Amino acid sequence: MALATKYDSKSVEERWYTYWMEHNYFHSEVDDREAYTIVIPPPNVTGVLHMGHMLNNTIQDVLIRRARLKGYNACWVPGTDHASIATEAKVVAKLKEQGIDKNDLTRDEFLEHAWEWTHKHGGIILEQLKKLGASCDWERTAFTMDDNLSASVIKVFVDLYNKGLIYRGYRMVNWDPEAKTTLSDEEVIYEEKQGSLYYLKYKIEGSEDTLTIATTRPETIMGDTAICINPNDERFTHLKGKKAIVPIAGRVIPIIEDEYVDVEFGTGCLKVTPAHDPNDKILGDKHNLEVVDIFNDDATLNSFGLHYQGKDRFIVRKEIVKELESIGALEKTETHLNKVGTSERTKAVIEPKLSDQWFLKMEGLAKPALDAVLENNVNLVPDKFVNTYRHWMENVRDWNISRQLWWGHQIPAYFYADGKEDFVVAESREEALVLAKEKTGNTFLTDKDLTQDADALDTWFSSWLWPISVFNGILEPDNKEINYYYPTNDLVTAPEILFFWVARMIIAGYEYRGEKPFTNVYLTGIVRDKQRRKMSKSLGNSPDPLDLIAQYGADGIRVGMLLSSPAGNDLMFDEDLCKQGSAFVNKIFNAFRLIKGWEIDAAIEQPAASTIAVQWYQSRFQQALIELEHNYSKYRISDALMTTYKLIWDDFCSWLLEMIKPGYQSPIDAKTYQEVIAILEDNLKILHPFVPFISEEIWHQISDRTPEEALIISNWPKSEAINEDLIKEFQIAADVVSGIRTIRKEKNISFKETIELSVLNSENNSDTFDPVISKLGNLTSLHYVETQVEGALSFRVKSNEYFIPTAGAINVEEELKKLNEELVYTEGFLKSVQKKLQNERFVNNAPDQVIANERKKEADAEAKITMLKSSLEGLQN
RNA sequence: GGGCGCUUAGCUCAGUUGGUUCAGAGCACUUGGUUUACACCCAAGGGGUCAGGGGUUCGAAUCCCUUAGCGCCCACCA
Repeated sequence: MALATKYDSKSVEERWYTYWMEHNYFHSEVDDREAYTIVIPPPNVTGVLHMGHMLNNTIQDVLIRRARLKGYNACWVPGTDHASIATEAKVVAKLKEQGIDKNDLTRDEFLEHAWEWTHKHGGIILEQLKKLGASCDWERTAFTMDDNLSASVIKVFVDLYNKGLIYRGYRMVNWDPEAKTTLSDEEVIYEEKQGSLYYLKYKIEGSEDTLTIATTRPETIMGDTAICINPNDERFTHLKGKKAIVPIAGRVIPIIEDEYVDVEFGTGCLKVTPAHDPNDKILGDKHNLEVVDIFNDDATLNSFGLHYQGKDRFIVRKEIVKELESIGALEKTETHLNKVGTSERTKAVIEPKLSDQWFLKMEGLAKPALDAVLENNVNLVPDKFVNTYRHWMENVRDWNISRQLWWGHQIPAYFYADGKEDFVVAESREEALVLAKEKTGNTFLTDKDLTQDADALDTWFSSWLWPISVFNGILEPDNKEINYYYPTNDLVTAPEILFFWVARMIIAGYEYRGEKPFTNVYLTGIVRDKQRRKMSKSLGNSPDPLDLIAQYGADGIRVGMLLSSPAGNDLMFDEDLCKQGSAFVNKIFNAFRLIKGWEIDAAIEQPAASTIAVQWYQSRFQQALIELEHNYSKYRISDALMTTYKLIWDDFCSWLLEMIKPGYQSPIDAKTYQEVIAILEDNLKILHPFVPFISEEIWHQISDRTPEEALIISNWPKSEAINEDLIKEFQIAADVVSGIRTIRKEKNISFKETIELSVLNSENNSDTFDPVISKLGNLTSLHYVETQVEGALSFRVKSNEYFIPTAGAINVEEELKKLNEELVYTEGFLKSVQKKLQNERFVNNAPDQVIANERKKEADAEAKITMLKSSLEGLQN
C-alpha cells in the first residue's frame, strides 16, 4: 500500500488510542510480575487541561510506557480531586448566575447542585488526557469523594482523633471573607502593596495629654483593647499604669508593657487588637486582654463598629480616617510598603480571625516523613528540594483541617444535647449515638439530639491518602492490591505542592502503611511563557493544549514539552518547541517512507559499505541504550529524549540510511533490508515512550501484527556487545567525508560531481570504512599513495593527509596559508603539552593515565607537524 | 530579617570524583544546495575571558573567600 506523503497525526492518533483501549493494554491486574506504579496527581474534578498538566502527564506517560516495555506490570492510576474550595466557588458562582443564593439553600440542596455540576463537568480533563496519549488504567479511575475514598477519610479522622492527634482549638486563622471559610497558610499568597501608615492620637485618661500610635489598619481601633509600650522605652515612662481612650469609640483601655514592641518602629506605641492580628492575640493572651471582634463573616463591621456597622472594612478605613482627621486625632499619614495576604482562590484580602477550628498535631507525625527523605528512602528529584523540605518539616505547625464549606467530607464530629462544646467523634451517626450515650450516661439520647459539625475537611485531608486509598488500603489494609502496588514507584508533580501534598502523603504513608508511599518524587518546573511569566488564564498567555494537539499532533507536543524541561527547572514554553517536535515526527515518518519504498532483490550481494554501516549502527545503538539507561535512572527525561533524538536523526537518518541507500530506482539487497528493518524496530521501541502514536503506526506498517504483538506491549531492546573500535574508525571516516564536503563547498565542486581521493597513510589506519567514504564522498576511486600528490587540494584527518586532484589550477597561495595556519596552531598546541610534561611537579603528581594521554597528544602533534611541514615543502617546490 | 540555590554561545540548558584538544548540546544565525524519503529537508560554517575580583593546586567552569545581579522558600514589626 502506498504511503501518504504527509503524516496525518489526527487520524493516526485516534486510531491507535482506540486500538489500545480495545485491547485493554493500559489495564493492570495483580500478577507475578514486578509492579511499576504511578498514581496521578488528581486534577480538580471540574478543571480543564492546562500546560502544566500537559508537561506533568507527558512525563508520567513516558515513565509508564517505558516500564511496560521493560516487562513490569505497569499501573498508572488516574482520578480527580473534589477540590473543595475551588469547586464550591464555581458552584456558588453558577448558582448566582441563576439567581440562587447559597445561603438560601440547605446543605443537602446545595450538595445536589454541586454533584450535578461535578457530573456535568467532572472528568472532562481525563478525556483530554486521552488525547495526549496518556496510558492510564481507566478502569481504576478514582475520585476523592467516591464512597470508599470518603469512608477512608472519615476512618482516618476518627483514628487520629482517638490517638489524641486531632483537637479542637479557638485559634487565629486565615479567613477568606469572600468564600467565608478559613484557609491554610499555604493557600494565602502574600503580595507587596503600597499602603499607608496612619499616626493616630489617643487621649490619656484623666489628662489632656495624648499618645500617638502608628497603624496600617485604622478601622480596627474599634477592636482595640490595649495600648502597648516597651517597658525599656524611657520616652513613655510617664504612661505606665495609665489608661488611654480610643478615639471615636471613647472606650477606655489599659496601657500595658511588653518587650515585644519594637522601639524603632512607628512611634514605639502599639495598639493591641487581639481579635484581628495574630501577634496582638498572643499579647492579649499574655496580658489577659479582652477580645473584641468587630467584623462579620463577610468583613463588614458588626455592632462594635458603631455607626460604621454594615460597611465594608476598606470603605470604613477611608471614612474613619476622615472622621479621625476631623476630630483632630490623625497626626499624619505616611506611605508604607507592606505585605498583604490574599486568598489563592478568591483573591480576597485575608482577615485574621479567631474561631473554633479542628487541628491535627503534626510534630510527631512529621518525624518519620522527614527521616525518609533525609535517608533517601524517598528521593526528591532534583535533590535541591531536600533542604526546603527539611526546613519545612522541622518547623511544621499544626494543620488546620476544617473548612467552613459544604462541598467535601463533613467532619465526623457530633455535638449532643444542648452544648456546642460536648461532642463525640465516630465513623457513623449510629456509632456516635452509642458513644454519646456512654459518655453522658444518658440512655435517653436519640438521633435528634445529635448535630454533626457543619464544617468540611480540607481537601488535602483526602488527597494525602491518595496512594493508599485508590487501592483501598485504609478500609482493607491487607487487601492484595495494596500489598502488590504499594509503595508506588514514582510521583510526578509540581514543587508548589511539595508541602501541601507530597509531604503529607509521606506522613500518611508511614502512619497508615508503615511505609513510604513512593520511592521517587519527580518535581517538574512551572510552565512559563517566553517572558518568564507564569502561564495563567488571567494573563491569557496560555495556549489551549487541545488546539496545540490539533495543530502539531500529540506526539509533537510531547516532544516539544520534553525538549527543554530538566526536572525542577521552569519550562519556557514556546510554540517553536512544538514545531521542532512535529518536525521530528515528520522525520521519523519519512525515514520509514524511504525504507518502505525500496524494492528488494534477493539476487544482489550485500555491498561492503552496507555490511559495515549496519554493524556500526548496531554498536551506536547499544551505546545510546546505555546512555538512555543512565538518563532514565537519573530522571533526566529531556536528556533521554535528546539522546534518542540525535540517535535517530543523525546516526540513523543522516548516516546509516545514507550509507545503505541504494541508487536511484535501484533495488536493495535482501540482507541489508532485513537488517535495517530489525534496526528500525528497535528504534521504534526506544521512541515509543516519547512518540507513542507514530511509533505504533509504523510498527504495524512494517508488517501485520496481532494484538499480542503490538508495540506498546513489546519488549525493550536487549543489550549486546559494543564494538568501540568500529565506532572510533567510523568517526575518522565521517571526518574524512566531512573534509571532502568542505572542500567541495569551498571550491564549488558540485556534490553530484564524482571525484578521486588519494590517501597518504602515515599511521596504517584501518581501511574498513573506505567503501563508506567512497559512497558518501561520491568518489570515482580511493587509493593509497606513498608521497604527496602535487597539484591537489588537501586536508588532514588525524595524521593522514587526503588529496583531491582538481582539473583547474591550485591556488598555491591559499593552500600555503591554510597549511601555515594549521602548522602554527599545532605547534602552539605541542608547546603547551610539552610545557606540561616538562613540569616535574605535574609528572610527579598527576595520575599515570593523565600523563600517558599527554604523551600521546605530544606524539600525535609531532607526527602532524612533520606531515604539515612536508606538505608545505611539496607545495613550495 | 533567616535559609537555600543560580549566573557557561543570541535563547534554553549539559558539564558526574579538579586531569583524554573540556569549553559542549539543541534551537536560532550565516553560506551553499530544487529531479532520486523529508525545505518540518541536506551540507558546510561563525559564535563564549565559563558574572567580576582574589585564593588553593603541577593543573580550576569544577574547590575556598569576596563583590554584583537574579530566583525560590520560611518568618513577617504594628
